[in-house]
Amino acid sequence: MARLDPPAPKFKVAPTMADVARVAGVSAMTVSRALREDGSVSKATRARVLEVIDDLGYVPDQAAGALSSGRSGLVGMIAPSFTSAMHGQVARGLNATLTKAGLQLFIGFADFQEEREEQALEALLRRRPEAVVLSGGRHTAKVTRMLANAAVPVVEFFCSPEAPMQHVVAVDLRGAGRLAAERLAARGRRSLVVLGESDGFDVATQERARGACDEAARRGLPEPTMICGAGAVTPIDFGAHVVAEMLTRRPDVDGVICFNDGVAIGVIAGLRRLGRRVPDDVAVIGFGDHEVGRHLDPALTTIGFNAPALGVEVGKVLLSAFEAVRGSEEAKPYRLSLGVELVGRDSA
Amino acid sequence: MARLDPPAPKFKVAPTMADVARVAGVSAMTVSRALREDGSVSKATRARVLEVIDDLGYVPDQAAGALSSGRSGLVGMIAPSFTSAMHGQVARGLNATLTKAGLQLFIGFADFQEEREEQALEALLRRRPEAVVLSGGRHTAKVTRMLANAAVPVVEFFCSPEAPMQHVVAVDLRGAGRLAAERLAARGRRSLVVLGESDGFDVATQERARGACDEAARRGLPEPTMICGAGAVTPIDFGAHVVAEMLTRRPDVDGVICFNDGVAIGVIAGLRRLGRRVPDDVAVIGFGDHEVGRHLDPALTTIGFNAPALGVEVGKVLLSAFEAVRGSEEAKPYRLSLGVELVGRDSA
DNA sequence: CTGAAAGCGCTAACAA
DNA sequence: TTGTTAGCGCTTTCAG
Repeated sequence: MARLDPPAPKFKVAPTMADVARVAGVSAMTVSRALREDGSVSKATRARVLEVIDDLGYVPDQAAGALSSGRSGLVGMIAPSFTSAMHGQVARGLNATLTKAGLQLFIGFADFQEEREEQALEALLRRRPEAVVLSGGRHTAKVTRMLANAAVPVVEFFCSPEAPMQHVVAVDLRGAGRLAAERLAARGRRSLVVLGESDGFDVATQERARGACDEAARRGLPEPTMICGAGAVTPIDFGAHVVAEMLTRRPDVDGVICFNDGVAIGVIAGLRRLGRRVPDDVAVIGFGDHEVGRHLDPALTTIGFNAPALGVEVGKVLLSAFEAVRGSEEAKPYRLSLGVELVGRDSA
Repeated sequence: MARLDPPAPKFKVAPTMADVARVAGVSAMTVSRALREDGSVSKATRARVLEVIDDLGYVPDQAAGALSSGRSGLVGMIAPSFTSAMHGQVARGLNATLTKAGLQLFIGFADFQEEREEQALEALLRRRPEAVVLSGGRHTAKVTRMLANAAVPVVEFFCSPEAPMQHVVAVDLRGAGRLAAERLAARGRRSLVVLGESDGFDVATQERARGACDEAARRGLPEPTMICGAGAVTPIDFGAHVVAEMLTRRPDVDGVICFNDGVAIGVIAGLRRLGRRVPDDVAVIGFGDHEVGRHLDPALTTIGFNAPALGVEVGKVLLSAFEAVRGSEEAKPYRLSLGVELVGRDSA
């Protein structure tokens, strides 16, 4: 006689697709199909299934679905911090695009440290994202290797990568440096400083410094000084504290090109404390066109670019990369550099 | 004769645990154990397995692990936006705590809309988070129901919930309102306005308004006016644009208590444009103690609280809730209200 | 349009 | 200390 061990009545366990199927009097497969709104299920059946789903409060388990289908529905993004306004904007644009395609953005945070970037990436990769998005610039060999092994579309954004992995949606940071120097020169400034923030990830600063140097050279100005600080807590904090060093290394400084608007805010505050007037004694230019800049006194001159649009663009690149894979075409590396514009206000 | 269909040589497919096992000459289970550093595997075996893992570039598939173990390793958080400084801070503190426990934070964004909050939550729940963290305050019935069905620990933070679901780590917003009103009263202000931002989620403003009203009443001041605006793009933007309405509804206003520092920045800029001096004509108080406030001119008076500590606290609540579940104790609802402090600067 | 069988990659539970 | 078996909840594939 067959043993009949009725399964222990599990308490408060989420209903599964099989539960829905049983109650609706169909097979699990039909439930699965009903959820996908293909039209491969009769209207009546589908309606009944959806009703049961609602009754039971059934929520599909996407981990199981992912395991079975090989599609996690996830796109991984590595961001340097939780509080970067720019990355927030980019993520917003990207998320909007992905959501339409039924994909979710899964963000890992690198805390501006290479080691943490590796950890965050590995954690991400364990979730089998269908694509990975991260800042361009410099990456460790391990990061590059992990990404290559993952065999998914990769988009590097913002900084131009030294060695692009696949797709790139950059911002014309060299142009930004040029524009900034141009503005300062036009205002009669001759002794320029370019302020970076960290030194590890700081391809962004180097690009801008190069642009600024080009422009300075073109105009016969002395070579701008680049100052990078590692390990500052926040951009504002860095800006506030780097002022002293800046005045030591370049006592005659009359124009500062900052890593971002946060640094610029800190610098302006620091200069004010030391009795220097902005822009009369020292002109300051930010980067990122954060909305707060418009409301400061003096209002911040900055270099802007469309961060949400960058995110949307990254999303589009991914979607077309998926298309390419599906059609098994060669996915051509996509290269784009987004333009920047000077937002001229009072600080420079 | 048995058919021998050798499996098609899959190209560029991520190695599985079975692959690692085969190469290392052990069973999959041993690989699984080696990965957990329990010590339930001999040193030699473990070393060999780890070496193979490294060689092959093996990354475990956590979706499969989750399916099997019933533990997703995920904690879901609903944030209102990608760019809220406060939520970023909280997430940072929370993430730090969770990471130590081997859990990952998975953030969904609600865009300050109830409908989007429901969608974000459902998307989160499909990933079977082991706990959910979200702002307190008002939630739709659907959100409450989904969370109840999910049968996982839930922590509401920041706002005090109207009807707490489980655990609460709130901030003393009523006290914040009181402190702000007190400061303004001490500076001789009598005609106060409390500025909210949205009206849907705006339990936060109401709490602060109540605190401000209490304090005003206690001092015999006229009742403060509460103004909420829905659908503003950003806090700064809201602040800048609400000034006109504020001056219409309360022409004699001489003290403003703002929803957050962003609103305060906008208000100050808006007032300045209209020729009102801050703080001489109108004093302005923010909330959140964003670091930029210290560097503004006038420096911003604000109400601060320790946002990262809030996140850490939420993390601790979760970890002890997990403990309780494991020991199958009754997890007692945890209730905490974090204190706030006045950061007195020049704007009020 | 619907269903049955098989299996995704991993881990719990038990056995050796 | 290690291996075997079974199965997590879903989707693919094939059959009807």
